[in-house]
Amino acid sequence: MTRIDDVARLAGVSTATVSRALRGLPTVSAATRRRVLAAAEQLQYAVSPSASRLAGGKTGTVAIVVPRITRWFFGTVVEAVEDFLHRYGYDLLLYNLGGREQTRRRVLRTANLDKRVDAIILVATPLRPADVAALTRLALPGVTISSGSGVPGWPRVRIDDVAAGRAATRHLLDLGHTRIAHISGDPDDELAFTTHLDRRRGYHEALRAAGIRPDPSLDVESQFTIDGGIRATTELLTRGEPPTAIFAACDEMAMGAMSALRDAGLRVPHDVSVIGIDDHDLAGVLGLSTVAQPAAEQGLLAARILLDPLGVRAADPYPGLVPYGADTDADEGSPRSVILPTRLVVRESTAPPRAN
Amino acid sequence: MTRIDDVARLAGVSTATVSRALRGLPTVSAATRRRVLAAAEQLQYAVSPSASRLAGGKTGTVAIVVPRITRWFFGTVVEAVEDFLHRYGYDLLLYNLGGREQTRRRVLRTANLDKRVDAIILVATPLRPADVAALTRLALPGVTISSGSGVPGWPRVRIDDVAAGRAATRHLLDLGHTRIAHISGDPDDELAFTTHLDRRRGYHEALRAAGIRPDPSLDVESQFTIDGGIRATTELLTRGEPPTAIFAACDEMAMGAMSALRDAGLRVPHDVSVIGIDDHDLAGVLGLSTVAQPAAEQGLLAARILLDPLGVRAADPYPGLVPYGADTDADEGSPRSVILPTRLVVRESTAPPRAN
DNA sequence: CTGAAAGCGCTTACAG
DNA sequence: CTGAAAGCGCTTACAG
Repeated sequence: MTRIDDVARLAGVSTATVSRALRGLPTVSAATRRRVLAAAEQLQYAVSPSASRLAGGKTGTVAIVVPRITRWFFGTVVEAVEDFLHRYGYDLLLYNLGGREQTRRRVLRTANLDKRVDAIILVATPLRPADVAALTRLALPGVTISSGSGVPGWPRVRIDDVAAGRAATRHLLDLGHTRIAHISGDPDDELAFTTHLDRRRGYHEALRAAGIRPDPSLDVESQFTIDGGIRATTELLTRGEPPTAIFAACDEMAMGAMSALRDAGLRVPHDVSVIGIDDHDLAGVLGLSTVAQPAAEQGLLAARILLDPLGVRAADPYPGLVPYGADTDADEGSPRSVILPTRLVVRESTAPPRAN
Repeated sequence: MTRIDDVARLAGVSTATVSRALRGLPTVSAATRRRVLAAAEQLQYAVSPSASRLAGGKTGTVAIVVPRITRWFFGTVVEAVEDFLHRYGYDLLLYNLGGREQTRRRVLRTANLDKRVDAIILVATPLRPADVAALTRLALPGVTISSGSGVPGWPRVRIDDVAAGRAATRHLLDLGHTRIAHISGDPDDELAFTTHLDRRRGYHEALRAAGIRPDPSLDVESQFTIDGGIRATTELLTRGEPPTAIFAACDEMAMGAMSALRDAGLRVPHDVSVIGIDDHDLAGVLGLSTVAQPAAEQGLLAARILLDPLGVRAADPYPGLVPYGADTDADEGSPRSVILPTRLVVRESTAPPRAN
């Protein structure tokens, strides 16, 4: 294994100079830099991250924690973050909670992240007070994406879930529906986090604004997954007269609902309209109406916000990559928290209720 | 920041003993171990990975390289690998190529991985000779999943893509179809790798075995994505009389095909049958017939195979997690290469051709 | 602009 | 079973 002193010897300089030249520090003459780079190239030299980190006090690594990488939203966020961070030379450590409380605790609470990363991105991760305390104790920069309770001092990137729930419900109301069901996360579902509470609130608000009292029998709790949508819808259909429309808290649940409705012999949207939230990759294929949220943009924005306290040089070498017009969420008291806009996308799964 | 000598002082032992006790080495008395653990607990001590790695010569980190984490197969593989490796205390460094040749080269060829990880998992990553040479030079253990060209000495985990293509095509033939189209990856599509070549070969073999000469006008190249499926199918429909069935090289393409057919006013399976390969999460919802491949199992198996050369203690503390009965691919000359079985799953998207 | 030297926080022979 | 000491391969003041 070639080390820094091999390069130093070949280039005829000290290891300190090699270190400086290789990292592009300005205090190296052009001629010296050239010689060092040539020597490093010739020897196929790669700096040892461990040694560099120990000496330099930085890990060059960011941790990202997601509930389930296989869900559309989280996969899309991770992809965007990975792309951005690698451009700036950061490594991405992936933690996939997989709905296991034990894993969540191990990742957040133990000394796991300590000394291992320079910063943390938490995506829709439930945080108990003890977790927040542990994260605060780490004293690292961090960002949360679509997380309910934040970490003091950490910016937050998210959408307005209440508004999204309202928009979805209002779309159904505008079509003339009055028996509108809602399927969403249950309290035990770690993946749902608090997102489902906000979306449900939007549902209730929209109904009440239309003079409709929410009917508990039309409100079913389940998991934020395809299967969760299937189960919730099946349950809904056993409760008596079916609703004329279903608002699912995420597209995956909406897809499950479409599947369950079809299996029950009901047509979408002829018998029942369905709308979700997300704008999943496959929403178009399924003709699913939805309230679109910008997933990749949330990841990109979070990554960019994170790089700032890490003292990353270039301000934004990829202008245009990050969406403009993001509102600063001043209420939070956090630096540069951001709420990104959502957008109603009407496809074939919603229509006026059948006249009967 | 508390360091190892803080713990040593509090426990009244040397740092060497703290190091041994914390890592569970057997050469520490029970009483001493207890005192060390208590001291570490009390001080909230976390070992510095950088220092530990530099001194110990191991990074405790595995790199996984995937074309696109957002595609079903890759997301599922990463989730399984992450779970398995974290159980054994390894960190997972994620590299998402995103179809960028430049990124692929940066990750594989430069000194990127050198000294940074203990082992590498390559998922469906195209390897040019220079890449193979670079990987070989690293002299690290590795595994490839569903990759065409392997790395000498690295085990391979995959399915038999030719057989999968054959099975899908034969299913359509068995239903009575003779005008069977195929949509698959094109040579420029990094994501498709060589997988599409094998699946196409299976298609050709099955046709020929049935006495049908492959019709080039029914064979369309596109991307391994939903959009790719849409484009390929649209192209197919412009070429004259539509086929009575389409075999798509992956479920995402098949879903795109279903969407394009619907947009063209054709019904599935009444007018055109569609089958894919994968058994995507949403295949059930869409009623898509497919040749199922075990994605999580390929990830798990690859992770387990990888841990062996890393000298991980426990053989398999999670028996049953990894599928048995995997055939050893002796031809390869690689240690413990494995081919996992696929399975035809018939749903509603395939039916006999319409009588006309 | 460059170098000598200390130091980052561990682990590992080696000795006992 | 335990400790003293060297060493892992860099980076960073400090001095010039």
